[in-house]
Amino acid sequence: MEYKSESDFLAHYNKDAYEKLSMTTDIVIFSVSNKKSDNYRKLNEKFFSVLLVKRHNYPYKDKWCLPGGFLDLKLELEDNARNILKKETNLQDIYLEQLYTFGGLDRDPRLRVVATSYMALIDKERLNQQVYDNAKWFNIFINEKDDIVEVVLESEDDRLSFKIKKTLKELTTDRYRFDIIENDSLAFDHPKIILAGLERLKNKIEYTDIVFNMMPPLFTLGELKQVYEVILNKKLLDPAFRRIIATKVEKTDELQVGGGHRPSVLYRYKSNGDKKI
Amino acid sequence: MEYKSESDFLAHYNKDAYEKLSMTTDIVIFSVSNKKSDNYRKLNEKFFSVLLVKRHNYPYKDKWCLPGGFLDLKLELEDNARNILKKETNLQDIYLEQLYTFGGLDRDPRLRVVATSYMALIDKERLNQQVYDNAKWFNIFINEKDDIVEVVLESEDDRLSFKIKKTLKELTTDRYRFDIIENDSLAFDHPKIILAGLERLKNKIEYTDIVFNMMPPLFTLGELKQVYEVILNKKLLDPAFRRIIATKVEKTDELQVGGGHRPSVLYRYKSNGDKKI
DNA sequence: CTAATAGTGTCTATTAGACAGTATGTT
DNA sequence: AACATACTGTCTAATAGACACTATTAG
Repeated sequence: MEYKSESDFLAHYNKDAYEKLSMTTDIVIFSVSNKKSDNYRKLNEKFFSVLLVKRHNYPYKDKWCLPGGFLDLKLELEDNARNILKKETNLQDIYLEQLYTFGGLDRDPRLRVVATSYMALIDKERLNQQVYDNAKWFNIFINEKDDIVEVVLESEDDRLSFKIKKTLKELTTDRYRFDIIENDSLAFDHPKIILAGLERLKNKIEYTDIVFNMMPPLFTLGELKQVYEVILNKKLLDPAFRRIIATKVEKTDELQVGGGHRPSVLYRYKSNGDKKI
Repeated sequence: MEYKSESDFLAHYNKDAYEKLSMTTDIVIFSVSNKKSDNYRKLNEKFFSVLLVKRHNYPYKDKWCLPGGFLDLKLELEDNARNILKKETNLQDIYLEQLYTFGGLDRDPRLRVVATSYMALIDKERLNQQVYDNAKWFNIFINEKDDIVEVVLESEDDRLSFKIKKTLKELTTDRYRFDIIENDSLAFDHPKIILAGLERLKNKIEYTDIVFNMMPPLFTLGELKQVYEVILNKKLLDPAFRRIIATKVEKTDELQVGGGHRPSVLYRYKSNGDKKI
C-alpha cells in the first residue's frame, strides 16, 4: 500500500503488526548501614547494604527480590523507576541511574519480560521507619575467587546467598558473561542485576562523586573512608585518601565529639565542577 | 484466587493482564575510514565514521537512521542486535556492547516503543562491497561549545547534522540530559543514541582495549595513534602514546614500506590479561 | 596513662607531559 | 637533498604508596 504522507500512514497503522511484550523496571537500592560498636572507643562498623522486598505472590512466592514493577505505558522508563522508589522509600530526590537491560528469554516464567534495571543510592538515615513494612536491608558480603563470585546477603532474620560465574569477556562483547550457578532465595535473575550494580558502583566510586549520595549532609573523613572501604572491599591508606578526597569536600566549623579519641572535623560535599559522567 | 503452587499459578496466568509494548534494538556501528592523501609522503587521513541506513518506508520516510529493528520475541536482546548486524554487514564476530535503553514516550509516532541501543565496532576493511546497497558510512565531525554539541555527518553524497543540548547532571541522576535542539535528517531519537555511543567510546578507549576492534590485524603505531586522535578529538604526544600502548601490542617481523619516509614496524594486538570491563 | 582515631609531613616510586634528537624510506 | 614519519632518550612535574610521627579525647 502506498501512503500519501506520514500522517496518512499513521492513520492506517496497525499497532498489532508486531508481537508485543511486557517490561519491568527493577531497582538495586544501595546504602550503608552502621553497626554500633560495643567498644566506646571504636568507630561504628559500616556495612554496604541493599534493599530487598519479599514476594507475597506467585511467581517466586516467598522469595526475596529487588523493588520493581511492570512498566506503566504512560510513563518513561526512569519515571516508572522513580515511582517504584517513591513507593518503596517514600523519597523522591534520590540518585538513580540506569544499569543494564536484561532480555533473557526465560527471565520470567509467566511471559516474555524485558527488565531495565536501575541503581539507586541513598542515605539510609533519611528513611523513616515505614519502609520496613515491605522491605528489608541486607548487608552485603562478597567473596570472589577465580571466576566465581559468592554474594551473601544478611538481614537480622534472613541470610541469602548466591554464586555467579563470571566468564571472561570475549573480544566480541564488552562484559563478563554472568551465569547464576547457585541461588536459593532470590527471585528471577535478580542475582545478576545485583552483581551488575555492585560492579557499576565499585567502578564509578573511583571516578565520580556518587558516593556522597549515600552520605549524610555532614560526615567525618573517617566515616567517608569507611564507606569507600566497604564498597571497594579493601583497606585504604589514610594520608592518600585525605589527599585524594580533599578536592571534593569542605570543612565545616562543627566537630564530631564523644568518641574515646580526638574529635573529628565534620565535612560536607563540595562539587568541584567536575563533569565526568 | 489462591493457587496451590507455582505451576498451578502459571497454568492460570493471564498473559494479557498488563498492557504490552514493542521493543527495538538499534545499533551504532562505528569504524574508521581512510582518505588517501594526495601527498605521497603523508599518511592517509583518518576519519571516525558511523554506518547509517536510509529509510524507505514511513515513518520518517527518506530520513537516515541507525540499523535496527523490532525485537523478535524468540530472541534475546543481544541476539536480536547480532541478527541486525549480520543483515547489515554480513559479519558475525563483531564487537557489540549494550549502550543504553531509551524509553521516551514519543520516540516512535506509531506506538510505544522502547529501544535498547548497542554499540558495535568494526574494521571497515572486513566489509565487502555488498553492504553499501542499504547502508552508508558517514564521517563524524564534532563541535562542542559550552553545553551544545553539534555533530556533522558526511558521506560522499549527503551531509547531515544535528545539535544536542547537554544539561549538566543533577545530583539525583547520573547522565547528562540530552535534548535534541536541531535535527534535519535523522529519524526517531537516533541523534541521542549516536551521542551516547560517541561518549561511551570516548570514555572506554582510555581504559579498555576496544579500539583494536576497529583495527586490521596488522597496523603501525602511527595508524593506531591516528585512530585514538580522531576518536578523542585531540592530538597526542608520540613518546607518551608509545609508552602507554606498549603493553597492549607486540611487534611483528613485517614492515610497512612505501611511504616517503622511514618504514614502520607492523604491530598486532596482544591481550595483556587485563580484565577491566 | 591507655586505646583508639584524627590529622600532618615526608621520602620514594611510578607515571605523565614536553621536547630534543636521531633514523630511514621515497621522490 | 628534502620531507615526512618512525622511533628513542631524557628532563621535569605530578601523583600514588608507604610509613613515621604528632594531636586529642573518654574512661
